[in-house]
Amino acid sequence: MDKELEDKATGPKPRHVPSERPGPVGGKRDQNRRRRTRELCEAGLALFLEHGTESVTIDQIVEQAGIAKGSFYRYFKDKEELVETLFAPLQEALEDNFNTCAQAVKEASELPGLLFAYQEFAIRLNDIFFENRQLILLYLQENRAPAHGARKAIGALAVSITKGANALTNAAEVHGLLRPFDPRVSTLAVIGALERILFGFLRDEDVGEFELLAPSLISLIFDGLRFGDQDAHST
Amino acid sequence: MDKELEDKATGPKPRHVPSERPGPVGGKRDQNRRRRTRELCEAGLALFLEHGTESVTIDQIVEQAGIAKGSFYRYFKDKEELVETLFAPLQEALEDNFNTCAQAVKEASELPGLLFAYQEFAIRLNDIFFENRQLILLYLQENRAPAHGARKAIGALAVSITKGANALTNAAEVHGLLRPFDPRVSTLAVIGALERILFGFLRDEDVGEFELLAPSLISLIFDGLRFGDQDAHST
Amino acid sequence: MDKELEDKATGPKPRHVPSERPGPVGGKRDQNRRRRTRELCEAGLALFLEHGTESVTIDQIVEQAGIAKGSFYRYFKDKEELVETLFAPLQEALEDNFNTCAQAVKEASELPGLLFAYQEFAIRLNDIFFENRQLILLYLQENRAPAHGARKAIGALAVSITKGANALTNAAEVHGLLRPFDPRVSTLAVIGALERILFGFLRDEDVGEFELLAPSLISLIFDGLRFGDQDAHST
Amino acid sequence: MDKELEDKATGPKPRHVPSERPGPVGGKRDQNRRRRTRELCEAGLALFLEHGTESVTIDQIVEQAGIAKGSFYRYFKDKEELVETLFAPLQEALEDNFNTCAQAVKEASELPGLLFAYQEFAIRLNDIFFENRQLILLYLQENRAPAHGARKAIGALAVSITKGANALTNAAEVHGLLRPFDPRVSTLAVIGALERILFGFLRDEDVGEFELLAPSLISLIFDGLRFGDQDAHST
DNA sequence: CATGAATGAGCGTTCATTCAT
DNA sequence: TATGAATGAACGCTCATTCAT
Repeated sequence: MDKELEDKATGPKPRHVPSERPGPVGGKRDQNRRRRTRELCEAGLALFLEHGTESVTIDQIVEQAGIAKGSFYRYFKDKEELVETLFAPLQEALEDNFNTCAQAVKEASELPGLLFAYQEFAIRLNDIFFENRQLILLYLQENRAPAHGARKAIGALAVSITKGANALTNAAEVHGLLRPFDPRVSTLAVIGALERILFGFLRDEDVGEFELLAPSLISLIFDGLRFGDQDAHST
Repeated sequence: MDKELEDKATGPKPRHVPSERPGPVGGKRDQNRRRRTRELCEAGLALFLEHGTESVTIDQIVEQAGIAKGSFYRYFKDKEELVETLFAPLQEALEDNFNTCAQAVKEASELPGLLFAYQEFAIRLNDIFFENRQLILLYLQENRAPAHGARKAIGALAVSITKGANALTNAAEVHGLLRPFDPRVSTLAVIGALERILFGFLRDEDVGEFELLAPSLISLIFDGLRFGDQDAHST
Repeated sequence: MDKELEDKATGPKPRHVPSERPGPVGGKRDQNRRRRTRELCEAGLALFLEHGTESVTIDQIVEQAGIAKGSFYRYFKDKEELVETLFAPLQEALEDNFNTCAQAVKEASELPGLLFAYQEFAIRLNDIFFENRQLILLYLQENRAPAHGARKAIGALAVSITKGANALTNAAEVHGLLRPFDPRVSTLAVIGALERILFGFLRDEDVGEFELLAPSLISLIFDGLRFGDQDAHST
Repeated sequence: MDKELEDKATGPKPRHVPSERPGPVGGKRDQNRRRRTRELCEAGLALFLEHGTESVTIDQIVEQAGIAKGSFYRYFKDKEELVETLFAPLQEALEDNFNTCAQAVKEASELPGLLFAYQEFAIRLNDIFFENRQLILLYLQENRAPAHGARKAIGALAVSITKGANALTNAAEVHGLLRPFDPRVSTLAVIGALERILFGFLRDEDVGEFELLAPSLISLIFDGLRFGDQDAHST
């Protein structure tokens, strides 16, 4: 997990701290600042996963991070901002991926181009997944709960994902790739199935060998959704 | 919702309260007891849905129920027990349905018998769904979060459902109904897709007309999972 | 001080507590409630006098009152409401007195009637002063400080007093009782002198014998300080 | 206000800082030191006036002054010392004026000399008032509150003023200038009236034209409010 | 020496739970 | 038995002060 957060923590800076800092970038102070931020993010993420965002207290976070209570508030206005900071890079990466794919799909005129676009999307999604396992687990744990307080950022991510997936489904529909189902329903079905399987995997439920997960899932989706006879598809 | 809870609340009695009460069953005191329990359950459910189980306080519940705070503890040991009481009848109904179906599947030797068993299962499931919409929404909101504290009963229900579904899938597999996927994966996929669509429906997301939901979903599942050519089935 | 607060504490009830209480008025619960409120008021007043309203913490108040911290909030929303509750009866008494006097002055057509009205006012003021010494001392200590937070009620009282005094001065002027000075200035001068002397008295500064205070002050106001032929005056 | 503080801030130096500083007096370092001290004093005074001394935090002061938090403690041990530094020059000026006047009164044997001494006193007082309006307003806001913590210096000034005024009144009494009132009472009356009017003026209450304030006040003090034949006096 | 990051005691407030009435 | 008052631990957050850079 250490590695998972290393970059993210330096991403969106808390806005209430003066942007002008003493000491050069990369200097001792800058290093300390980054380390503290990362430690708080790590501590927070671990605790959120174990107890749920709502239940975790600032006291627990700072204890886990090994810093003083007051220091938390130098880095984050409150728990909500910490969660925002945690999810911001993931949200951005996912939105990027959705946008890129939607663009490619829009521009593709032939089936091979379309499939290539989806394949690229899947590959990138796979990368994002592996780079953000803990975060995605947290998302899966909480994304349906009321998006109040500290869960605001999670709700935003859920909305973002639903939108992106709908855009993709619509694009696929335009190209006549789908069987005549309501695309809103098939989108939800795919998202639901995918999320549940990822959740099982991340929670160490027994889901078989991981290498088989992706092809199984893709086959399930395609053979369920794809229009026409179903022998031809190849992952 | 009123009706939804009427029976449930009288189901499993809190265990820390002497089961022997003064007054005859159905008498004035018994009636009062049932009414208050139901009011607390209703109030709790509504608040849990809006704010999440963790965030809701006993104060909020008793205020919503129009009951004194101290009285809460006469009926429930704590919030956890209230949630338990809420979910117990649903859990029982689902387990019943799973068991009945599994039994029927095990005893079925021919395809028609199998399909009949599944159909019965689906019909009963549909009933349960409509009789417990609020409760199921709460379940969907929270079932992946850490099952500590007040969420223990929700976690238990999740485990119960996964087990039941796995049993069913396994039974189907034994009968050679499924394409050669890891049944653990296809179970999760089906559960995930189903839950996500129900969630969307209960949350008033735009999922198209309800009448089309069930056939769409079944077709999606079957055409995705069912071995063989896919023209023959029609619900 | 005990007596000073006995009535006041039962005056304006905190508004956030349900007005319907169990138990009869005057019953044990009602007694307890009154006692607690009085204890908190006493403790608050004593501490405010010693340390200033802003500096006193809820912890100090509840410790002095000998009750649990959480109990404070059953009686008062915050420190500000406690101060409001403390000053409400005094404010009302003063406004009553001002209004009564202004009315009498307006209706008086002859000098004797006027003087009688002022005399009545002074007598009642004297009573109010003795019944509220601690409270008045607190008012004198803080009435010029910024009226934020807990001091809001004190600022309101100051405004109320200034208005009342101005009304009286204006009435006197209409009757041609005053030398041709700006009545706004003479009002302030009288208020300032009076307040400072009362403050000195309440703070146990050496201001001579109390019995001489009132006549001295009245003579000072009416005749001025200058030595000269002013034998005609009689209080 | 800028000018008002320019000199004062360089007055009494904080004692915990080595009085020997590197660099020559008036050199670059000395200049910086003086500038920062002045900026902190200005910021503090403005904030104290708006929020009250007790409520203002070091954070607010350094932010307003545009200085780092740590730097505050190089110039002042704490808020109390800042207030001391603010009031020291005013206190000194007032004491000087009182002493000078008392001395002159003591040495005067004739009425004209006495009146001249008082006149000199009044003129100097007027100057001090205009040179220290903000500071005097702060004094008037807080001088009756408990003189703990940051308010110690204000309390000291109040004591100093009372003493000086009493000395003056006593001197006047010795010369037989006053009507036979307790001089302690008349002193308080005069101080109270004066302070209240100045306070009204500085707070922009409606006190009429400023030019009329001083003569009105003097006349009020000397002649009282009573309507009558008191034409003989003229300041 | 200036800076602002770190510290932790302490504040106002909430809340689950107990208990007198 | 129903009530809501009492309790005090715990929470989120602030702030004076110290200290590394």
